[in-house]
Amino acid sequence: MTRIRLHNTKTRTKEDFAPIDPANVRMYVCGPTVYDRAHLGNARPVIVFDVLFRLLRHAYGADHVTYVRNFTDVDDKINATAQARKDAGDPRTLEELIRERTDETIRWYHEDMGALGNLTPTHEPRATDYIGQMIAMIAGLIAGGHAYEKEGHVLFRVRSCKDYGALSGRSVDDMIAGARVEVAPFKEDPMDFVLWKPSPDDLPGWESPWGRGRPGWHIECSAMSHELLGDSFDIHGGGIDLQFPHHENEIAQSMCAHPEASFAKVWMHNEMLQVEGRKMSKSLGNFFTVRDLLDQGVPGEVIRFVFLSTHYSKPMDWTEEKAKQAEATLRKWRALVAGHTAAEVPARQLVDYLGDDLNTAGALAALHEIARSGDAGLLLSSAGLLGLLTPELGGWEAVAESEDYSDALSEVVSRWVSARAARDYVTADQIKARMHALGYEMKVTPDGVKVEIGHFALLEHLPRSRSDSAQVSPFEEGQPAMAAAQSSLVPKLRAILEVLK
RNA sequence: GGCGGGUUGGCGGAGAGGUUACGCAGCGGAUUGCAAAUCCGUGUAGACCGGUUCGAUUCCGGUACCCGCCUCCA
Repeated sequence: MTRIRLHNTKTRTKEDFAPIDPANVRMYVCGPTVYDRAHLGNARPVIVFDVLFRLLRHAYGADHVTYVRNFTDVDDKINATAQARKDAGDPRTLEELIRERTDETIRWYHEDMGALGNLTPTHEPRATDYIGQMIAMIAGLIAGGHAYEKEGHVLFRVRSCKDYGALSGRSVDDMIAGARVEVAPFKEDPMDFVLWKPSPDDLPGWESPWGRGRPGWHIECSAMSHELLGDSFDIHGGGIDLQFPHHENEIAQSMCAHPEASFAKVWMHNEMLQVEGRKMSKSLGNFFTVRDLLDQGVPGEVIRFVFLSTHYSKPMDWTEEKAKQAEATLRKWRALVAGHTAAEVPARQLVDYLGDDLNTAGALAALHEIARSGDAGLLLSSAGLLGLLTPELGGWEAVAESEDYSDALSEVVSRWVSARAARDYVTADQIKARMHALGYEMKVTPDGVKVEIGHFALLEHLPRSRSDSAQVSPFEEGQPAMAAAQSSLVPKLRAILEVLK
């Protein structure tokens, strides 16, 4: 049996993981609000919990793990986008436009997360499909004295939950002292939070015992996890920024609604993402989406590798340097496993690393050692547990070769070959150095001369926009960005030939 | 103000109270016209100050600095 230990935010200790029901291990992870493309930070919990999902499937069997990740499709920003389309003259109803916006965002999310090698969860519930369950849960909370109705709002009575604040290590009194809470006249206590609020006629709303309205943010996860996973389940995950108030409120709602149950046993939180040492934000100008990166030609597998190289409980810094190293490593590994089939099982050492609170950095070190030993089959089966070296994520590692695209390149190469043949090493080395400066590597192999240029080197030659960000398009053979980068290299190659004359 | 995370060799990044993390880069060697690739070898680093200990980078306390959350932003 695979031993799994996980750090539980609730107890602040690393605990042996023992599922409530080994025949059905259950995990809930907070998913995205579907108003726009997922940014790079959104990918972190997805990758972290995808690895946990894979590990649990390995340990308990693929058919014995249920993974739920929700889509929040009730949100002001979604409404705003839909309203903007309506204002622009779209004749459809607001409801239709909202549905269109959330549908397209979900489709993008699936594309982008799939490109990073993530499995699709067992269930991906949308909040709007569970309004009935939310209303029922809210009604139960009112009946139990844990919530109250005021001016069309239903509020959760924080004081009715004696453990409120236990997850995040806060007390209600301390938080009120901090006085950063919204003061609303209809609240009994400043910390009370909204379960249901009225909705104006021109915005989405649902009929309820408290009038037409919509649910508060937190109740959806309580209602959907209960519906799909039951009163008590094994793991609840999400970003550390959700620890308070979202998860604290989820616990309060669920525990008060189902006091006989234990809700989530283990709480796991991933730390946040940074970019080049700084918080990713629009104001700093370092904000980008997963799609931006993919379109610039950074392979999804490279992105995944970089994420896995830092333990989930630490802030992860995305840097271009890391991406380059990851690309080089993966290129090497992919060359090693090409044509081999995976071994039956992953390496024990790698499973042990993952079982130790998802030590993915340690797991990558194990892969390095397996690679050095030359055991391609074991490397494949082991990397597969991390979602790496899979067929779906492959293909990017193919390198462009001379005859593929440019006469100028072929000419430079033939000059190099003839200089070498003539033992004119001064000229040969000069050509090589100039080519190297452009990002090309020329190599003598048993099969003849090979010319290679990596994605990042090619990226350097992309036409730049005014913001100095690379223009986007997939970096594949025959794709516009590839062609643009290559054609911008041609004059530079001609310049080399010019010098040689 | 409250709560939480971090600080490891040139860079990235783990584990372990005392024995090589690992990767990249660097250096030395093999091979190569030179390279590339590959292979072999090579690095007493642990923010600062105390304490516990035979021994701490690893445990405890404090200081400094960085970061996150407390505002439906993962």
